[in-house]
Amino acid sequence: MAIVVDKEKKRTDIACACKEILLEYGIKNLTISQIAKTAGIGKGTVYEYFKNKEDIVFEIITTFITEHEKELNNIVNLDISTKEKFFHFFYHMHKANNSHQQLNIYREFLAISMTTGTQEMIDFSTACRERFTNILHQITQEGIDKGEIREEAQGIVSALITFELGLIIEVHTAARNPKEDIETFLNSLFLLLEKKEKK
Amino acid sequence: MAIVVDKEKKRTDIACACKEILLEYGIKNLTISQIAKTAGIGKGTVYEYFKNKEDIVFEIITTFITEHEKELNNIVNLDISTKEKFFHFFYHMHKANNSHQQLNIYREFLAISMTTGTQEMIDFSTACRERFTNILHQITQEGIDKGEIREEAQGIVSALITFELGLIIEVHTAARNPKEDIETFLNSLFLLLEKKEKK
Amino acid sequence: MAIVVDKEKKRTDIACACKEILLEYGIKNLTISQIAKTAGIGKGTVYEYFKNKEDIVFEIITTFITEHEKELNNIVNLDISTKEKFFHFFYHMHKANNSHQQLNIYREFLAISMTTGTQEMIDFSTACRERFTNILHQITQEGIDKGEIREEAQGIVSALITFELGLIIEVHTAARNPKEDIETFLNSLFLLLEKKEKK
Amino acid sequence: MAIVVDKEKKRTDIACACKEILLEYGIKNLTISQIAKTAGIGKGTVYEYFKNKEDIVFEIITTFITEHEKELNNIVNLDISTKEKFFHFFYHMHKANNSHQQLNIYREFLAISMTTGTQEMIDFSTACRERFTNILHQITQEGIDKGEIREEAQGIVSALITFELGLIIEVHTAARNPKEDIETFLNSLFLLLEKKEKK
DNA sequence: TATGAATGAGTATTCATTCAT
DNA sequence: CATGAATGAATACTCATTCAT
Repeated sequence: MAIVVDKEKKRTDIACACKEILLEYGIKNLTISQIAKTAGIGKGTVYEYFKNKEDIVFEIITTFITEHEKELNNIVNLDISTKEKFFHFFYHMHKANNSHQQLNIYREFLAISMTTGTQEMIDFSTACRERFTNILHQITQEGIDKGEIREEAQGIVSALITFELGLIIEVHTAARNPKEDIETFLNSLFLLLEKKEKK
Repeated sequence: MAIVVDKEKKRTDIACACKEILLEYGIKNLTISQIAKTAGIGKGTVYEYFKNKEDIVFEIITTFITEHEKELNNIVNLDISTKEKFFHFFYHMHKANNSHQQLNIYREFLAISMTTGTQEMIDFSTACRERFTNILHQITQEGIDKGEIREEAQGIVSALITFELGLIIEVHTAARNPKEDIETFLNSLFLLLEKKEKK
Repeated sequence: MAIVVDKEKKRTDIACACKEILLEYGIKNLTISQIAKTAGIGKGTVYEYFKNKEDIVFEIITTFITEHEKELNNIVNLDISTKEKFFHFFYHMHKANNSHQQLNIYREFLAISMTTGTQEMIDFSTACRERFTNILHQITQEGIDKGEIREEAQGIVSALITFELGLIIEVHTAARNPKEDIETFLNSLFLLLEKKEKK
Repeated sequence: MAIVVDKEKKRTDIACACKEILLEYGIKNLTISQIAKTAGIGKGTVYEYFKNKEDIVFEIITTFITEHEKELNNIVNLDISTKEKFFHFFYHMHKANNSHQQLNIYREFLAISMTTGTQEMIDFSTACRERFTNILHQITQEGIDKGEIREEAQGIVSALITFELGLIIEVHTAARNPKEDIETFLNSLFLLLEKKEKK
């Protein structure tokens, strides 16, 4: 009988094997030849598991984002104030670990989406955005329920996600300091959001 | 010195002549050949007045942004409420006139900045950002002075500019509706910002 | 021996199953994967019954040509004049039914033969040519025997087959109208061939 | 001032320089790199003078055909019988000199026209066909005028061109012997065409 | 007998920039 | 001052065929 291969597993295997070279070379400078060689397979085999180069990059970026999402989800349940959760939420992407490289890839992905982006890429981004927004909605709702922040906060959650994206861009294009910007913004925002305990 | 002035004028002339084809073709699809032909000069001559293709695109985008800035500046002096000024400020870029095409070019410019951006592009973006931020600061300060909004507003102005940039991206990459997002955001924000009259 | 028969039957079964997709996709755009899927077997299995892709296409084209040959043979026994038989003979391939699609495949087959043709393809074409020539010889001989056309006609039969092939090409490469060309040619030819009844 | 180049001359120069490698490698196996190297120019330069690879091949094939046409035109004025002119006309293409290689290229060109041919190729073939047909029409008309052949000959001239094309194909695809086929055909044909001197 | 996973060669084309005139 | 001819690097993807099971 024929060899049985778990297609889904092999997809993941190939993608995992190529995580590092993607981070090293970036989307545009990563070639199919490199991918094949790194994964220890033939070029043709790559196309047995991925529709095209974009498809591979998607798969890898998805793992990055999924990982990031998981970590953001952990914030929800931390035993800290809502304000601190917000700080964690926005700081997280700009931590000084390897997520820095991942951010570069994501930025490149965005740049491609902005110019030659396909519907598929838009759907992908839309879905990601929604998941992140949901997490922030949770954190916010909890803060409201606990009486830490005002109800109006929910109305600006979506804009905060937009702000986060803008910051990812401006860190690169306008030399912004992300931690500083986040701090200034959140501090001012929480002056408005926090319920003044009447005295 | 006359020669210097002439040189500067010719730069402007060439840039002006190419505004429309830039809007039509976009940065990447606009070739030096087209530029030279449109400006009625030789390809080599282009390089007498501009360092490279990027340099020409800069010159043109600068006129767009300068124009946009002027219009934003007009908002400052309008006889409307601060809240309305904010709405004008953010709506302006998403109006359905030709600024739509200009926005596409700007988006493309951003995408380039995000990947292969030079220090020059960063300086350019940083300067632009500052000018826009200043306008919003003015509007905000006036609102504060008039007692319409709370003082804390100044602390979020920079973040609002970041939000605006993020929105420009997300309109394309996550199919956001800019007017809707702006409205939701500003309405909620002003609930927080507006001074509650007497109590 | 039973196995051999089965093998031959399966060849035919596979070929038959793929007739339509060959007509739909053409030789070059038809893949072994499609063939295997259409025939309901594995890719490797295809090679149990056929030497290579070419071999399958042969098998299918053979059925087309056999069918065409049968229909041409019917012309021989029709109760019409020799001239009319000639018209039928040459018109037949250019009728507006599905033989049009078959002609496209045959044209593609010719194009392959013309460039990367193997000895096998040459033998195949030679044999086909001979069979068609024979039919035309029959029609011609009968015409001679009946006193309708001159004896010299036999000497040009082979050239007529060559003409027919040339026409198949030119319909595509020089935008010829086959019916028109056939009519002009045959009418003139029969002016030369037909025996003038004594006066 | 800028270098002035006779674009048309350079086109011809490049084409001429590549005649031999085209004959050697064939259309499909000839690469732009080879063309550039052979012509002693850069790959990019090739595209300054030719739209694409097809365009170069056209240019070269055109010289072959033009040359062939010239030689056919010489036949018209030879002091030989009409029948002999016909023999020369059809033999010419199958002479044992380098025209054999040229015929291979033409055959490959036809094969391409038959499958992935563009309108441009069709126009090209149509024009060539017309020119050859005209020559044969001249020869024929002269024969008629001289009383050597019957008037009906004009009606089959176009078909003779088609026959010639068919023969070019069959020489390769059905192992025909061109001289033999031409001889058999023309001898029989002239039995029909030649005016019987009244007795 | 049947399968299907793995393979890998091979090529046209664009365009910003330079520099000889 | 102006020109425009010349350049050349760089990369995705297909599919017939094989052979281990």
